[in-house]
Amino acid sequence: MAARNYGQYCGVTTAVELIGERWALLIVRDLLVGARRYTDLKRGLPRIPTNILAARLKEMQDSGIVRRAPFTGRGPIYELTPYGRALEPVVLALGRWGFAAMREPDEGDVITPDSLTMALRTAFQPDAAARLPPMDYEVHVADVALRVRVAEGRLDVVPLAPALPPVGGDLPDGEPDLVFAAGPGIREVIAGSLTPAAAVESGVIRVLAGEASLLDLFARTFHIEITASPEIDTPAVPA
Amino acid sequence: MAARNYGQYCGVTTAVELIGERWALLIVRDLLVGARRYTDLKRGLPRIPTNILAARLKEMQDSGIVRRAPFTGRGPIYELTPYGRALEPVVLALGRWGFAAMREPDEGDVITPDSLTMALRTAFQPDAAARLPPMDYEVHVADVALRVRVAEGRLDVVPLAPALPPVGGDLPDGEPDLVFAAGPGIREVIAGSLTPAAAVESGVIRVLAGEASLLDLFARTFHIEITASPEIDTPAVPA
DNA sequence: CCGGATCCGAATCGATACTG
DNA sequence: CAGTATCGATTCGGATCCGG
Repeated sequence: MAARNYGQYCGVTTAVELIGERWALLIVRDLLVGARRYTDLKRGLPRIPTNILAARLKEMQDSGIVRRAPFTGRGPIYELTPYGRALEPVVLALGRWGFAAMREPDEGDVITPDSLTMALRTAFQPDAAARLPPMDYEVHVADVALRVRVAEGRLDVVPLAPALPPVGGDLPDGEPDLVFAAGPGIREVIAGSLTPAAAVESGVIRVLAGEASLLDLFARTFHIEITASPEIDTPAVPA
Repeated sequence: MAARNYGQYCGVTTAVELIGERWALLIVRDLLVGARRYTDLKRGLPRIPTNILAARLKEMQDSGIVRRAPFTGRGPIYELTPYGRALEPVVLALGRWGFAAMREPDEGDVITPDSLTMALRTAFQPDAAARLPPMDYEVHVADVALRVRVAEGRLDVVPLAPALPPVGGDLPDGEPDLVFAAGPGIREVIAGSLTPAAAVESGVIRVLAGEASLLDLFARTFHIEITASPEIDTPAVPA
């Protein structure tokens, strides 16, 4: 079955042979947040056919990217191997690049706790966070709610409510400094083309608890600079 | 045709929808080296079906990743848009990750000037290069020959012989400081698990002109640290 | 309910042939 | 040179089924 290779001796080619097939990198994206069971992955990727999920998990185990967690209780739990975790720079780079192409969501598009967690990681600015006071946010986007703790240049995200309790980090104690709900327009705040004040004004962000001025800290901590995007570029020469 | 999306509102998903199909990132890899004509791309990707190449180029033009170069002489020339060039971090991250999974080449695997150029870029260490004296290498791998100039933290690669003359940079004048030919084992030199001296000893590298000791500079300038790889990782728990 | 395996029509890919 | 056209081989998507 592995005859589906590109016939080149090259790192990029090797990489694309290992994780270039449909759904593979999205499974990795979710596993970068934490170990997951088959059903968790399925719920996080609602449109994946069940046979494809099974096939990808098997291929990635054969490739040394994914493994079944040792010390599993009842039923298998999938986690990334160290080599699988080394895909994090790839996924973050892809997320930043894709961010510039995002428009309004299509009808039926979903936001999942894992995808939003990774989105926050792609936008996270450790240097800025290290210079700012520690903060504890509660972020609501669509029907996903996350507890987002930023301290000393480190980012910790924990899902709230309808998700499974996280393996590693528990819920932080105490009340968050700021609770807010945001629509898709928050991407313009992340991009810096909309100030937090303007976002509140226009209803893109609703502050549910805490000082709205703290949104400035959020915007400095989570930022993606858009240096190029589709549409901006000059048109081609016709044939 | 665009109904082939993943149904998520997420940057990673958006990115994979744009450049996740077969061959797309390899076309981008080659275009990152320079603008190319249809036949150049085909020669650089010998196994790509011609209809797929045409389809990918069309899709990527619609997505604002590729365009036909303005001011074209005779026949179209494809180049990356600024947004397409913004894929460079993605391709470099993929190349570094894939590097750790490379083994001996399969029979029939080819090395192309563009793939080797990008491989050098993935391994390039600007900081180390900035601290070392400027160097001018001529590198032969398989039947590809490149002129590789490193100066002040910058890297310039120009193909020799059977490739088309580059658009931007011309051949540097004068003789290279070091000319050498390497086999696939050079990846262990890049990884740091084989010293240049041992590589010369074992025949992995043959010095054709210049001081063999200059290979140490090469190895410090082009390096990929392998922190994880398949096989190293602990085996999974059986079902 | 969890963790898949099986089956089948639809879409894509690969190889080759052909054309302006 | 720069692609289209065609067609068999794979893969994907959607649904169902099954053992624990």
